[in-house]
Amino acid sequence: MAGSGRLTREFFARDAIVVAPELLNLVLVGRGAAGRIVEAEAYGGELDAASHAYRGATRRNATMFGPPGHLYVYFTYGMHHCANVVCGPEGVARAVLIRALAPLRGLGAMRRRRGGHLSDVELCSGPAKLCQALGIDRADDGADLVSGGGLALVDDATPPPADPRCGRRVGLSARTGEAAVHPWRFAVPGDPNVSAAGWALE
DNA sequence: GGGGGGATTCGG
DNA sequence: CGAATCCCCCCG
Repeated sequence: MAGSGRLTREFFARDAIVVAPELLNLVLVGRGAAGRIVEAEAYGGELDAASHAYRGATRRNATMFGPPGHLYVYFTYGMHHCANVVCGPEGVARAVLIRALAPLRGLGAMRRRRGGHLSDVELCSGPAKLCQALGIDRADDGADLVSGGGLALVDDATPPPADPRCGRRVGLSARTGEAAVHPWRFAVPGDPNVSAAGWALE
């Protein structure tokens, strides 16, 4: 294994489809809490009808076109935030959506931000849930995960699974056409924070 | 300047 | 299964 600590900018500068399975088991730290990434999806920019960057740069997706290793946060359905790790070289819009975390530390803070009396698995088992649990919103769009202060992505020497679960991405509308069939969703096999549904490859 | 849709979640 | 409920994008 390659030691522990912060990751390099070069780690994120590769294509999202390469980085996505390697994000599994890395730890997202911040806001008095931490969670291990157990589910992630790659998005392929202008080549991918399901990507926010499919039709080029806009104010909303600008962070995806910036340098790798930053966080692209977007607001959706009028009430939810989702967080992506920007990949690829600067100017190339690639990203990996973080879909689930295994809570590691600060479960009290997570539970307070999520509200209600939730089980551990209910805290971060979804892309909008984990943002709420860590207090991530649009103000965090562009945050630097490599050298920033508030949020960081670190390697705690837990390697990614040798046999990650792979399947279709979640929640894509029929309009995205064949982009929906790509097996660009990855997860840690057997982790209870990963939803069981939607893994069909055909 | 207006309307439709969205990488979701939760409750009925 | 529909509501919640905002931002962005496209079209006129």
